[in-house]
Amino acid sequence: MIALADCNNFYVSCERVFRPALRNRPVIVLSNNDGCAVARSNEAKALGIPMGAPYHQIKKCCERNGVVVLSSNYELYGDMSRRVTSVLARFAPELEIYSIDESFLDLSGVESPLLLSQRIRKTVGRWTGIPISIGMGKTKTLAKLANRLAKKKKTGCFEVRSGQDHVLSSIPIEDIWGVGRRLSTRLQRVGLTNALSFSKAPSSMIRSIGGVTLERTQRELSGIPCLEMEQVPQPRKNTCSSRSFGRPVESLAELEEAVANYAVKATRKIRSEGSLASALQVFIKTNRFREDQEQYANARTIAFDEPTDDPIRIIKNAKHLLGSIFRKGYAYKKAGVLLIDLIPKGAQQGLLFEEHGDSRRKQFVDAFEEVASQYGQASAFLGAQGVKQKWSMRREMRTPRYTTSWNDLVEVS
DNA sequence: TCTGGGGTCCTAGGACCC
DNA sequence: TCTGGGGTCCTAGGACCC
Repeated sequence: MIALADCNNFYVSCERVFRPALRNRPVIVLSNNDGCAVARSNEAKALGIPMGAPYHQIKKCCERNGVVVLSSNYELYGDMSRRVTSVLARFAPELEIYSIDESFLDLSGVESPLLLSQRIRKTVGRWTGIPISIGMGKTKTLAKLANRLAKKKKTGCFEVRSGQDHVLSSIPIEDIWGVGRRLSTRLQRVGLTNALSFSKAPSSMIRSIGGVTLERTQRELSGIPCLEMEQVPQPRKNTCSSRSFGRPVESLAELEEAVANYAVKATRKIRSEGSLASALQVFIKTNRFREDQEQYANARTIAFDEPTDDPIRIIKNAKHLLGSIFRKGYAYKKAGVLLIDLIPKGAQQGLLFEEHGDSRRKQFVDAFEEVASQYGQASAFLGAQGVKQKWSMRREMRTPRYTTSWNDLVEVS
């Protein structure tokens, strides 16, 4: 038996823990750059605000209905996520953290999963303040499906058992985990409109529409496990740091600054995981929504002769790549840096003829990174990262970092 | 004016090899 | 008229996820 524990309206729920006045009110949390609504309270959903709605399109509606609008505060959400997970792990040591707000729990051998899940839910709520729902089934895909139904139950828990055809037939095809917009259209065209008809369809047909991936989803719906629990997180293969700009950027100098910052950020990510990057990609693009402007997007990749985590080297190469794809006369909206084919430090192959990088440079870089990690990003940065950063993103309605910043601690008087 | 960011896996097709 | 067969590797693009 597999259970999926999913936090309800996670980002909104995190904000509500520290501002109880937000309870029972419509609240939304915006994506980076205050771009789209990425989390909505039930009250906001009831107003018809769709997931991912661009804020500028729903602003009026929010004002009319007194919706509380917040910028995203990922430090807070990340920390709350760790708290929730640590409570879950007490009940089910075999746990896979699937995303910031979801974990799969292995409940095989548990006598009464439904009772246990209700206890888990109560404890998480009491200890962290975050409401969760728990769905259970024989496979991950069924647990996921059960979770949708759990959200509608008062108890917040639901188990789907084999042979419950009426349950499957109540799930629209597009709500199945692994069936997105494209596939659901194609499946509907051949008359498969809900989870039941999908699961009963000939597998050859499913395979021709969506390949082996979709066939696996189909088997999972019939209770045949195809997706294993991954308790040990697999090391990342790539990492990306990118942002849309707060305003259009035209000059190469400003793009260079931004790219240098993304390069440093991406490098810190892989250093913290003990990885080295084999290759580097830089991309830039104009605003695809502006039909009145000429569009340009490009990306270029370079392979390192030796895998590296040296920010100076990565910045230098990133700037070079940027220079080779930059075209004058465009208003750029977004840029990013990818570190590709990450390998664990120590597993890399040395160069045949060259000496390893010089040790003074390595000492400098290590010291630099140490200072930045101890005293904050602002305490040590490279000239290339710029000082003013006029291109940086908007985040005008961010709440305090209650649990991760001493300055933002809640005061009780 | 304003439209997120960070991932994964699979497949088809081309380059290249013997 | 007539131009092999069987592999691997890499990349770009498409699909999905939260």
